[in-house]
Amino acid sequence: MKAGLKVLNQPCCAPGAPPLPRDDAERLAAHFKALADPARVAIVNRLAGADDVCVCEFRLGLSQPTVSHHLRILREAGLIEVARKRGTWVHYRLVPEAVEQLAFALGGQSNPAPGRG
Amino acid sequence: MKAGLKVLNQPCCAPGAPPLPRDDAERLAAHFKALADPARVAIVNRLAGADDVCVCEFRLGLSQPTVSHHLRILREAGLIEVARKRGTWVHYRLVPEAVEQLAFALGGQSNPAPGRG
DNA sequence: CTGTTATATTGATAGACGTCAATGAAAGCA
DNA sequence: TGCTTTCATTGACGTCTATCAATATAACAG
Repeated sequence: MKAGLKVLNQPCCAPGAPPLPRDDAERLAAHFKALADPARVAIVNRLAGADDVCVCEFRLGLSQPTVSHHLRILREAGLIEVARKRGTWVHYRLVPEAVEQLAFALGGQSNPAPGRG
Repeated sequence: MKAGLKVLNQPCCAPGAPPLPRDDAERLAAHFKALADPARVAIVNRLAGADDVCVCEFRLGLSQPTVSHHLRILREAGLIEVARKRGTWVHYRLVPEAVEQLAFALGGQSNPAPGRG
C-alpha cells in the first residue's frame, strides 16, 4: 500500500470491498472537523509546546466564550483534556494518543514518542 | 518538543511568542476542513489504495452531484488531482505530498515514501 | 446533427457552525 | 455574607455547508 490513509489497520483498499466502514469514516471525519478551525489549530499547537497551558493564555483575538467554545469542541473530540484546576484557573493538555492516531491514519509513522511525562 | 503539531518547521511553541502565524493556522485548518466529512474521508481512503480511481466508483450512497461537490472540495484543497481523462471518464489520484504534509504537521514522521510512480 | 453517457455546475433548502453579549457556576478573599 | 475572578453555558444572529433536482458541458456512437 502506498502512503496515505491507513485508517487504523482496516483491510482497506480491496478492489470490490466496501471502501471504508462507515463508522470509521465518520469517526475520522469528526476528528478532522475538530481541527477544521484556525483557532483550534492554534490551541492544539500551543498545547503541543508545553505540558499544559492555562486557559487564560488562549486569547486569540476572540471573546472568552468563543475560546471556551473551541476548547469544548476539542475536548469532546478527545483531542485535549483538562490537566488540572488550581483555584479558578483551568489548565488543558493534549491527548497525544488521539493526535498520533490521526497522524497514523494519514500515513505518517506515529512518532517515536519521546516520553510523555 | 513533544509529539504534536510541528506545523511546518515553524519556530513554534516559544513561551511568549505568537503561538502560530495566523496564515499557517488558517492554511492547516483549511486542509483539515477538507477532510472533515465522512464522504471525503472515504474518497481519500479509496484513493490511498490505488494509483488512480474512476469517479464512477465513488458511489457512496450519495447523488452524483454531491460526489462531484466533494471531489471539487478535495481538489481545491490540493489533496487530490485529476489523474487522467479517458473518454467521458475522469480518474482522480491522491497528492501524496499534501497528505504527508498534514501527517507531518500532526507530529508523525512523514512516510518513507515507497516510490510514487 | 441526434442521442447517450459521465462529470460538472447552478439553484434552492435545511441544518450546522463561529461569534458575541448576557448569564451562570465555582473558587478565593475580605 | 458579599465581591471578584476565571471559566462554562445559553441565546441569538449571520454565514457556511451538505444535499439533491435540474441543467450544462464534454466526449463518444451512430
